Amino acid sequence: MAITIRDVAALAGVSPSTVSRTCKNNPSISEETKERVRAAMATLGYEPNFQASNLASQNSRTIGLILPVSERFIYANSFFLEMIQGINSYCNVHQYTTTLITGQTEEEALQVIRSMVRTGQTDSFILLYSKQKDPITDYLYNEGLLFAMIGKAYQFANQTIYVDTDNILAGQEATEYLYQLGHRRIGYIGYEKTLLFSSDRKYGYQLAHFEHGLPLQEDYSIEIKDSMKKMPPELSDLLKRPDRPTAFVVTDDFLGVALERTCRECGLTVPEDLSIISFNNSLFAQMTSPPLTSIDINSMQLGAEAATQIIHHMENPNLASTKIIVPHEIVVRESCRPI
Amino acid sequence: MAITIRDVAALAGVSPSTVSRTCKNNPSISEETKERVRAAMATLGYEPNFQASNLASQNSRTIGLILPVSERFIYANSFFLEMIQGINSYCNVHQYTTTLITGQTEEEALQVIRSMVRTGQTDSFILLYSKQKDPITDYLYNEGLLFAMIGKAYQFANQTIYVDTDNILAGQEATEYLYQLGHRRIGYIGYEKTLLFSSDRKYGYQLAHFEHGLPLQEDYSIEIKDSMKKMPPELSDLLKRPDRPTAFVVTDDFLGVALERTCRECGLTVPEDLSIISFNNSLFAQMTSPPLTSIDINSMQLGAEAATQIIHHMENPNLASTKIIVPHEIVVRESCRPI
DNA sequence: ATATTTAATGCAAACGATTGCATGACACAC
DNA sequence: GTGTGTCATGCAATCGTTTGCATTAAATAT
Repeated sequence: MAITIRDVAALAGVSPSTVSRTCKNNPSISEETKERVRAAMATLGYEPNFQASNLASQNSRTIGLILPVSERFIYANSFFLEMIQGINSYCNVHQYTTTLITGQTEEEALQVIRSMVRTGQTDSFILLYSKQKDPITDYLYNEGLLFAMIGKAYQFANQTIYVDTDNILAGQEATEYLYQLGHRRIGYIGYEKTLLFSSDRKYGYQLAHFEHGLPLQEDYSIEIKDSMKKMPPELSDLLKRPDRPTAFVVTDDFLGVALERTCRECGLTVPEDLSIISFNNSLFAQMTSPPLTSIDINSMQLGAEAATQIIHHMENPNLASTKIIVPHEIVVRESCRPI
Repeated sequence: MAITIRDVAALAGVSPSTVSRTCKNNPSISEETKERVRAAMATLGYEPNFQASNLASQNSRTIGLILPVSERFIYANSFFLEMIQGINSYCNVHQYTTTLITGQTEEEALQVIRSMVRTGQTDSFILLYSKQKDPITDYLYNEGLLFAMIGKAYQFANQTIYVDTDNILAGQEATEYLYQLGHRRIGYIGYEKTLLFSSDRKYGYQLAHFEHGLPLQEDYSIEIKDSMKKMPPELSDLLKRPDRPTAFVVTDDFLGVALERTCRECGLTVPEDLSIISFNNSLFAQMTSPPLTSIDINSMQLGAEAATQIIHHMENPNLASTKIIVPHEIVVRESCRPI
């Protein structure tokens, strides 16, 4: 059996409560006894039992990380693992753990979450995505659970802790970058508008147009639905028109790669015939040919900030809900060219 | 405060121990009282407290999932998330949870693991990779901890639970596929040999050569080191030779995509000038152009089997260590062509 | 009718921490 | 010397289960 608080207490010649208080660095223990206790802990290699400690103090020190259900978003993007890295690196230091919540369906995920809450396994969550009309998000709201969202809150923004990229700005900057290269016919490819990161990027794209007095052609925008297995025919049609866009802002690298491929099928070369700028700066962006100019959203930092916030809120209840914006930066590669 | 076992006991008119035994379906409780207790549990919506239950029964019902530290393997391959999905889907049903262990360095990861073991947070692990000379693996062995490995055990194979693809066979079949298409000069691209999945696939590639009496040209094999950011110059040199391979077996899609790109840079087209077959059947394989013929290794099932084994062993100690082989299958796309 | 077995349940002590309250020692003031 | 206050520590209850053992009631054997 492992070393318990009693063993330490016995060795240090104090009571278990003193040991416990020493761990918590309680000021009512004198510095000298603390030293004695710490020495005892060190020689025995004591670490407090996680379960017992949590039971007694009625918390869980465990954060549930909720992954989106949709296949595309989980698997397409390495940034989930990057965010998790960021989250874990902060949690590791602060003695919190994370537990991953996934499911094949929203129902399954929701059931797991419910059970975790009921059994006291987890009392806070990080939602690794943001999506409108999401039953999981609704559940977290309705139960008044503590959670942080990575992405933009679409309701109760004031009561929600969230960590996000300034996607509107990012979309605007991406478009501006193309504009500065001389492009005037710029298209946009994104996901359905319930995915706020995508609709925000599109909004930024539109803002850039307004700013420069460029006309917005509705048929330059392509929306990819979750169910689509490949690029829709409208895209090929668009690429074959004489007044086709000379550049595209694309909402993630995954779609960027897909666009490159569609170009090839339509006989267009990137970047000679078409410039592409995308988001996330994942390995996709580096590996494809030509490699994509992409906006890096600092996924690890997004994760780390979310963890920071959630832990901060756990340890200081009644704190106001914070909103954090993590900076992004453009990583120039070979998919864009002056017109 | 949540509903406790006492509340249920009170409502059902029995003692807490009876409720506990009912949950465990202990045969010494009569069927009728069980029914009564179950009814009480249902009306109150009772679920046993995770921490208390674990504390009393001295286990953790938590499996630590250890990700490799190397960036390339984590981020390059969607199959980690797929394996995790598979693991979780089994755990969800069996009331186990998983906790993700990552670190920027092996030291960090190891420290987290150590602490989890000491604090009783976790008592079993799934190693999501297999690698020679890995300090984490060594630690698990030396401490005699219960763990399952996804990938091939490189030592103490008899005492290790592992779940793997038959990579030798897969490598052989991939090579055979190219052979049947008429290719005779076949190259191989893989990782350093400490990564057993890669060296096994290479071994299979060699076996296929022996089988057909084909000569093995050592310089047809390229080894990609973890530190390499891009394909090495030897590869371009090889591709420019008149006696260059007409086909390649490539150890994962990530390298497959990289090879496609190198080809393009060398003025070769796939599959006209060069056929490629790779492994993992990740999104990379589908998205690149041309899409890659790839061997699907059923990542989700690998994960699910690992979870099954580990839980089985937790609930039945002293079970012999099992070795599970998950089948693979070739997914034909457009990167191979008869010579 | 009594003794003995069997089945079903409850009691109470763990599990290993945390924490409100009591206690004791000591210092200082009067 | 007594009273009051402060500081440091310990006692013991608690968190919500699990589980060995005792207990009771019923069933069977003699």
